[in-house]
Amino acid sequence: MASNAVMEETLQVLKDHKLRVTPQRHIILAYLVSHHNHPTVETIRDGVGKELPNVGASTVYNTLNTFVDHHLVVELQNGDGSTHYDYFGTPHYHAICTNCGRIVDVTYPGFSDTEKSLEKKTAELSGYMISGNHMEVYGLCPECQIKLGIKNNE
Amino acid sequence: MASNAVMEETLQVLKDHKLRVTPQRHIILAYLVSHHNHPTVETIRDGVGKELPNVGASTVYNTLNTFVDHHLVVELQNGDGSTHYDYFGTPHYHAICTNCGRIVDVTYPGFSDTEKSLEKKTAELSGYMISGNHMEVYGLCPECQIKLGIKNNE
DNA sequence: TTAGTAAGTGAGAACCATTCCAATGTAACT
DNA sequence: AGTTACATTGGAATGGTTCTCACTTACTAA
Repeated sequence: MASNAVMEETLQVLKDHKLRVTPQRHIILAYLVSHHNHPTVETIRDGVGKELPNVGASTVYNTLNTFVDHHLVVELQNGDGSTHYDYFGTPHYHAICTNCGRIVDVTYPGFSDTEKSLEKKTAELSGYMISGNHMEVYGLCPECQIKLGIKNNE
Repeated sequence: MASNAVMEETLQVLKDHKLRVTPQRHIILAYLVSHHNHPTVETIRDGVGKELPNVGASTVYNTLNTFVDHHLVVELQNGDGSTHYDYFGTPHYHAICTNCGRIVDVTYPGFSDTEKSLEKKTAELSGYMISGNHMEVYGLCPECQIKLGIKNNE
């Protein structure tokens, strides 16, 4: 269950984006803010099961699509067939394991400059009016490196 | 129909990757090499209809998944529900229109440095053994800017 | 050159994540 | 409180992708 602080914050976020505040939206957003496990729709339904026992799958999909449209949340694919979601409070990108699908958040000082410079270059070269980006890096997570008996040759 | 030069090149690419050379693989790869329209499976089946009139959908999917595994091809989502494919002969990334789904290839001198630096940072921070990345930039393509009557405020 | 064999192909069925639909419920504004 | 536009539900429909399996074929080793 999300803390009161999170509930207050998410309430404000919904209002700031002029989104109608329903219990479903509020609770789902709070779940995303307080969990960084890159959940699927199924994971989210399980996670909010206590507060929203009868939430419809369509509602969760609708809600997430709304959040994505408002850039509150980003969609991620890790190859397991379903979409994963991530609250995007602070700029970061994702490292995705090509073996087990594990997704981890990554950021570093200066990342936001890299991003901005990529967007600027893209605008110049393509004529697009840029609204956002996605960066992902693929590889084997530390656990899978061990599991597969791969030794890092450095 | 792909040129002889393309057919020779793709034959070599398949052999280099130790992939069994079937007509289906050869023709589909040649199609991807000579078309930069980021096709879907459906588009590809139409495109190779003359050479492979009875190619099965499964075959096209299998072939593309094999190419993806071998990093010959990358997968792209533009929000229309189906996967788009792109031959990845030279390093580049994609700008995707959030309105019409149009995908364009983008690159610039120094892009490969940006990529390498992102991968290096990621390896350090996450412990992943990096094998690749995806970068995408979103925005409105020039046509949609006009269509939607948006003026660039610069 | 010719088996032998591991791998690829094709048609259709199956799968399943996501969207659609129509009825019901409810948040927000007057 | 009344109104209205929007959100929620659950079930059905959709459709992209994978699975199955019988058949065919590309490679390899003699």
